[in-house]
Amino acid sequence: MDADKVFKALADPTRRTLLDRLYEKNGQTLGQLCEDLDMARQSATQHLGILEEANLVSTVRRGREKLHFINPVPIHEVYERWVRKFEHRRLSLLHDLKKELEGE
Amino acid sequence: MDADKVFKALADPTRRTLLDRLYEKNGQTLGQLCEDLDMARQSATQHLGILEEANLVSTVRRGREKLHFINPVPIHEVYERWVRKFEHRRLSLLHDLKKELEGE
DNA sequence: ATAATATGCAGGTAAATGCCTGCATGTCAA
DNA sequence: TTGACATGCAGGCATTTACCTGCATATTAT
Repeated sequence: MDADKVFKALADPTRRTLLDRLYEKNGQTLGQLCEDLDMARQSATQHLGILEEANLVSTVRRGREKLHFINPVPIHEVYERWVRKFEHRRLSLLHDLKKELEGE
Repeated sequence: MDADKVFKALADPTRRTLLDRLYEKNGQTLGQLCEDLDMARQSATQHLGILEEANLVSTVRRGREKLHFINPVPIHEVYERWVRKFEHRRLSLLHDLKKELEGE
């Protein structure tokens, strides 16, 4: 997993919207995903390219259409490496913080 | 939570390193965190500023030193909003993908 | 075959990012 | 009080990002 690519891909509201839309309906075409996006198709294409580069989305060509599918693997890996670890010590980290903010 | 700020903050290797270091030893000063970072102190300060803006790190001034503490809340919120959702449908999403890659 | 449809590719621009240097301020210790 | 130490602030520069327009290619339907 390339954490840089994954986090960078997630660090844009348009791309998160695209993921949410695919979550609602997996396998949409580029055209479908562009609707109501309020930007040129070419811009959305670039966003989808970044999601693909990060492996968050995989595509399949069907005729003249390009279908987009969520790949849940990188998000799972982010969870394993970056989230679970902090969740595990979450309460003790909160305790550190609270104690210090109260002034020692 | 400002998902944009949180993901952007996480989308840089230096900042992830800083978080890892704080995870190892919470409450370090700016000076301690800069050691072995291979960049000017001012650059590291900017990175820490971004982590603070995203609320991933909180700071307390003690004399001439500035102590840094991990704030686990935003990561927890990212988990709730962006990870758990996809984890929940993880296997069915993987199934969609596999089926399509195999060609229908 | 031809027109309509779906996507790809090339380049251009304004703004954001990540790094730097130089200097200012504030705090502690001798 | 004075020098050393820890951090803050301002500006400059190269690269990346996110958007655009214009044109090219490939597929389907008539």
